[in-house]
Amino acid sequence: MTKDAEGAAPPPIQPERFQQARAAQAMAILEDYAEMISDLIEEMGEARITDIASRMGVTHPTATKAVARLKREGLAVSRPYRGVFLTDEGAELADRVRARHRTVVDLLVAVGVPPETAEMDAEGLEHHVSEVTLKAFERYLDAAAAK
Amino acid sequence: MTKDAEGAAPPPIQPERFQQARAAQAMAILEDYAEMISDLIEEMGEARITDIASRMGVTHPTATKAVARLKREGLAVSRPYRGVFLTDEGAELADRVRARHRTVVDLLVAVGVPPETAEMDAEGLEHHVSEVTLKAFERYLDAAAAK
DNA sequence: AATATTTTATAGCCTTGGCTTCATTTGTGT
DNA sequence: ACACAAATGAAGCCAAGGCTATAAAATATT
Repeated sequence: MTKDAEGAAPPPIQPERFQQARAAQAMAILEDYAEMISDLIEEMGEARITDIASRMGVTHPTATKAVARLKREGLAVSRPYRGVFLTDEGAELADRVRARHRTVVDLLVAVGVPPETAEMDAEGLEHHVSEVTLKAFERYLDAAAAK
Repeated sequence: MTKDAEGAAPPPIQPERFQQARAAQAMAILEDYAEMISDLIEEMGEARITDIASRMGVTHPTATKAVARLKREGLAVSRPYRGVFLTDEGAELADRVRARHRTVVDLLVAVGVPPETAEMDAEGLEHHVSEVTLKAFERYLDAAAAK
């Protein structure tokens, strides 16, 4: 029964959206750690596992594992019992991520989100902001600034 | 050397941001599946595992596992070889998620993101939009509409 | 009614990103 | 120089969220 109600094959609503979101998520941790390492080197001259872990809110073994993945992906280098450093590629990623983060926070604030909340939300948000969207944000901020 | 450059303990930049982002991520899948099940029931009268899987862009065993988790969390119910249904709590979650999704897409479009891109990005974005930010988005959209 | 197809379930594997626990190395302070 | 504290590393556990392959049940077709 209800042959008519169902019949139609599920309207192929694009699963690409979800696959894309999952891909973005896979990059997120790399991005966060790269940026964090970059910050630490800037602020304190080196990035130690302990500091990375404490700032990321994880235990050191977890930070060590993440760094191992960064190394595997060619984004960082380190020698046992020494600090962690970024490769050129890693540094570039960190810069891009930092810039994007700022833009996202600025946009949130521009549309009326309290700065503290903007900082919090941006942390998760930013990884899903595509190039196209980022450019749109920049244009919006420029226009708002010019006004 | 460079005792002065380092010395200071890592300025306790709040790790809560990351912990919060991780928590949001843990909810994301539940939210996506709940909404998808709700959509399917609305459109076709029932939510079958095969359709859920195809729309989410995963294999059926993966969808089955996700549904198992939904059931475990009290958001859905189902009997073997029968469709999946949402509990009251699950339906409520789905409604909230759907509304938030729309608001996020609308806001993105309002600041100049192309609609298609807005749809894509919203899929990952939405899970990290806090209540406070959502309210800000709504206010912004209201103001823009009134103008 | 018997058979074929489709759908669902189950088992088992992999990777990721958390964790704890224990061993080792480094670096500090006396 | 030695002893102790702190940092790093290594091993192993867990849950989540993917997957493939196989089995069983439900549905459709002849």
